[in-house]
Amino acid sequence: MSVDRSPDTGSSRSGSRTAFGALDDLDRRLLRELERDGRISNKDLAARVGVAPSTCHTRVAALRASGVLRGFHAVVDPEAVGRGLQAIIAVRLQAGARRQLGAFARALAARPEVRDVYLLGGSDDVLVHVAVHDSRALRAFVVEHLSTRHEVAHTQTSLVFEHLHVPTTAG
Amino acid sequence: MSVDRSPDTGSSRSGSRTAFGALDDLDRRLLRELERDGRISNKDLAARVGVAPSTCHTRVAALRASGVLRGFHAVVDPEAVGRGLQAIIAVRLQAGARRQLGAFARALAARPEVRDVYLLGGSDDVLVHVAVHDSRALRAFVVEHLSTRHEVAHTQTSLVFEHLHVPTTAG
DNA sequence: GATGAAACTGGTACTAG
DNA sequence: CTAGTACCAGTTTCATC
Repeated sequence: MSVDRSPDTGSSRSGSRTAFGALDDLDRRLLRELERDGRISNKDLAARVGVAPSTCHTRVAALRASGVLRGFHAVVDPEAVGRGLQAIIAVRLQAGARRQLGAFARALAARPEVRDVYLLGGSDDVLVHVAVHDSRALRAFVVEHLSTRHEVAHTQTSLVFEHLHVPTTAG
Repeated sequence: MSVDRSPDTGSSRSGSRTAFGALDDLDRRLLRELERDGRISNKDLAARVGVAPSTCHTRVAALRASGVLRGFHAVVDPEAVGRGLQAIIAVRLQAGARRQLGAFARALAARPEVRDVYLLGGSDDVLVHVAVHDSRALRAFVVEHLSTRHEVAHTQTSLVFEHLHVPTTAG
């Protein structure tokens, strides 16, 4: 009895698994529902996709174990926790500092103000999405962690008026 | 008995609610744990923050009702659902088209490829974060929904090599 | 692999402090 | 508001197809 989801290429199966390790229709529907509502009960989820609760449970456990389902997170109103001001900071690194890009990005991601770090190919190297209390905190963040660091060649800060996040990828 | 969380300014309370509608320490700890693990059971959550399950349940329900807790979502590996290529597209609108910015952003967010839409103040008006199957799909998206639209003055597409998302705001 | 029943565990509502 | 209790619903396991 293997813990991992074994890539059952040859077994008889009602679904339509297309490739090695790929997902079938049922998996995709489960993921879509869980992206929409991460706290849906196993019973309701099973009813939505039209399988037995036990089947649903097995599938979700397999998706979790295989790493397709990375986790479940609550979404909190930033304003309510004192982070009503959001900004995107485009960062260009010194040419020689690009080798440390990964460490630089991870250090940023560890900061409580940081919500997203995008490592880019293009004119800018990094995009940092932050949520802070006010403009004073924003300035403090940029100065302390970006513009005064020797790896950083240039920064450009843009205020975020609105952020629309779409939690569904398995469309 | 009011359904909404009534702003109990004067009542005796062991916690330290600071302002009208603000959150106390317990609320913040609950939010932090739920951001970390959105599927933690009420029992375990109560044990983590050190209150009775019934208390924990009441608090979380209140946070939900008040809109502080916006929702719960599963996070899916983009690669597994055939969206292994990510990009950020910076969009500048025509000067006269900025009045339709909201509608433009919502239309983008409705697309299955789109994960985030940031409305910015600065040289660019919108930042679109997309996850697509391959470079062909990326080009198709940019052409169909951005560069050929009359509201759009300019676009600049950058590939995302890595995206670090930090699901915790209530630090 | 999917299913249905059976044991178990946790969620929800009520009551008291 | 917090905590304890009792009831009920959902989860999880297992034998079966």
